[in-house]
Amino acid sequence: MEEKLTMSVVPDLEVLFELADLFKVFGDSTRLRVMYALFDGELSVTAIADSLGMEQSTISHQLRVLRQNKLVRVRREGKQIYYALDDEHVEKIIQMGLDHVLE
Amino acid sequence: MEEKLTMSVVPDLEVLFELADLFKVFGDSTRLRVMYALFDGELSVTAIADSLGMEQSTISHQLRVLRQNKLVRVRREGKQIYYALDDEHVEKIIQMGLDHVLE
DNA sequence: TGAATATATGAATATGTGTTCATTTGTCAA
DNA sequence: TTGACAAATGAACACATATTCATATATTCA
Repeated sequence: MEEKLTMSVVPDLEVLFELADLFKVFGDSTRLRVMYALFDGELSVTAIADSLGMEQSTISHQLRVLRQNKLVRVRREGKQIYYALDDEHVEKIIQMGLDHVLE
Repeated sequence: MEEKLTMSVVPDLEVLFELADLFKVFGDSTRLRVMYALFDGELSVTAIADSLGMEQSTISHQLRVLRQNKLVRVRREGKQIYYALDDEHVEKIIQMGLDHVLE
């Protein structure tokens, strides 16, 4: 019942802005592809770029967005930097969206 | 277990574009506010605009986006047009996002 | 130290998008 | 039919953003 309560109460405008910002992160196909790539485990930047057939710079820019929104975590190993999903909600949010799209 | 399967399979690029488009809809605070306003039931365009303190035109433009993405349904009654949420997933998607934002 | 590799970053550009203003369309009642 | 009200629409503008290119930073190894 607690959950119902948090739903019906309209959050502060500030929280709504944060919420919109979060969904903006999911609202880009490149970032979605990156997140999907990370479903199976951590990957280096080059590995992600290669698997998507996109430029390293493009991926790096988008990884920064994911980082800033605390959706991925980073780990350095030698020259490479490995990214991994860092939020239990990511898959759930994407799945909810898919449920709608595939209705 | 079926659900796990749909998660791990990367959707077609086309589906990913649709998915990104869906999240774009949630990525705007005005549209989020409109959806929140409709949590309690259907409202006319003017009622929504008044409750948010925004212009009728602005709300009308955003309602069109929600309509195009099949997130609201429409019903005419005299001069007024009533909008209501038309998807079971809307509240779930927003709740998942909130869980992350409020962590 | 210097070369090679991996990643990040900044500037520039093109494209997308939210709001406003003015206008149109649709409905009802006199 | 005319006037009043509700909603939708289109053009214009300002602003945000994704990608590319060039370059900087960081790390390893010879």
